[in-house]
Amino acid sequence: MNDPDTPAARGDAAAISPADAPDTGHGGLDRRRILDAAVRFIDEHGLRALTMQRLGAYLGVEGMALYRYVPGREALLDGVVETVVDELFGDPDVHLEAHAGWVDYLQRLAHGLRRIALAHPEVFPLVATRPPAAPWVRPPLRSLRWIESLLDVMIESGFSDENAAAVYRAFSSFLLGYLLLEVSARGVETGPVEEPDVSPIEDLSRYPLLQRLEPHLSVDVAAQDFEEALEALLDRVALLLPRRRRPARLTEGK
Amino acid sequence: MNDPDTPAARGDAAAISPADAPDTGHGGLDRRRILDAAVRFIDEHGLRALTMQRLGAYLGVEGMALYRYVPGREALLDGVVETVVDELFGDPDVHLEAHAGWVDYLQRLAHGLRRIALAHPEVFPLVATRPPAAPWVRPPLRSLRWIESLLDVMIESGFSDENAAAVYRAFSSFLLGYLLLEVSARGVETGPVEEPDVSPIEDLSRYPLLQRLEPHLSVDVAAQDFEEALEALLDRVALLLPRRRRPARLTEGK
DNA sequence: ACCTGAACACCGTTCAAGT
DNA sequence: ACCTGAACACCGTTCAAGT
Repeated sequence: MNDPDTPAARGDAAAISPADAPDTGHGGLDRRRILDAAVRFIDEHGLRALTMQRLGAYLGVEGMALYRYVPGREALLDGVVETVVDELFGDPDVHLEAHAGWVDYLQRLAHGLRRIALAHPEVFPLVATRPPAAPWVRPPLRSLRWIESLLDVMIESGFSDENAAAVYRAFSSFLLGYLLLEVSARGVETGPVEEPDVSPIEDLSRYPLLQRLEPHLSVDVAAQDFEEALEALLDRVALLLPRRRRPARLTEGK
Repeated sequence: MNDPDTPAARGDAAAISPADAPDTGHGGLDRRRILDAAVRFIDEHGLRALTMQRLGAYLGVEGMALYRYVPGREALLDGVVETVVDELFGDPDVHLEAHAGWVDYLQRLAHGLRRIALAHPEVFPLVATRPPAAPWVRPPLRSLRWIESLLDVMIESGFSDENAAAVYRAFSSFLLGYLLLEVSARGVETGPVEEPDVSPIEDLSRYPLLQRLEPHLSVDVAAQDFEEALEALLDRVALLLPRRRRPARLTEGK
């Protein structure tokens, strides 16, 4: 009934043929090529469907061939997370070195990460779920480059070491938490052809408010919510700065 | 090398024997008994180790026996999430019907959920990851009872339908996000005897600020951070109320 | 040098058979 | 009524063998 293999198993030969991956022509395997293919595969078929053998087939190869370039499935998933998070550094809208002030920087970073999360909704839960590269950093995010860059900007902007660390914590937990939830909400509509399976509608009668507020709860106000929550966070962050150095308005430039 | 089976496979006979589960004596299977055992099993061995056969062994039974009470592994995991989230309703510190005002209510709820998250760090990621029972609710949380209760209190306290829904969104996304990160940070120390495996220390030299701020980043200030972030959120929520009704006061509702 | 066949131990799940 | 044995299709992973 709730068969996890069904979506991938149905039209398998057609769905997984290498012809689906134009950029991934079979001109020799490669760690990069494998990781990129894995991201594409997850985007298209969902995380559950990712199997060494299926990813192999996706690349026109026999599956065990992957082990020559990747230590194993776990390492593959780590690589997938890294690949996706590192898209930030290729994003022209996120100039990590640009200095139009820390507010602008954090806003660009937040929006950049949101763009990535929405572009790879099936991958994003992995980001929050995988064990971190530097376990002693709390909360643990994947990209050390990302963290280093944020700390640099904050410190250059006059935050103390301690406050820079606090900003990192507040900012990253807000981002990861918020985006994870937004993405998991979208995942429902986006995901593979989920069978209705259970019919929760009937049990819903026990929750009258849930029913009455349905219109308000189901409206997709995520983008607006995001801006407001981000704004509120930046306001709180600004309070960590000596009064003289605080930006008069959050949208101040440079 | 990074063998996921190692921790469970090593002392398997000893680690998984039903003797470890005193409350789960073999007096006949049961959906409740299975779900409770699954939660305990995940707490002890981690989510990765949970297998139908191993859970069966944990219960002194042959694994396929579980299918008589649970439709499959997916449904089992849904039941696990439900079980854990429903602990809230058995928590004496969280009187879901008590009305010392909505501020008090949200604080109790937040602390209750945090207690649960810290008590079941290996289970909690499932809460954020599983598809929701009512997909149209954003963000999707598992316990409809929980949502209904929150909406009830907010509306009784004078929030409009629209604002009650907004509070639910802000509150739950904050909670889930924050706790997921806190828990995943703890998971690193708590988890099964993870081999050091990789040595990320060397690569860390490329990130001088990360190194310099290590003391500030690794300090476990999670509890304090939580209080502050919660306070800030409640302040924001209070602004949704007409000015006259803002001060939190003891109101008996119903 | 790079991929594959065959093999191993382990999955989830079904179902006829035992008790 | 409740559990188990055997079976099926599928995993991840290893390694000797092919090209």
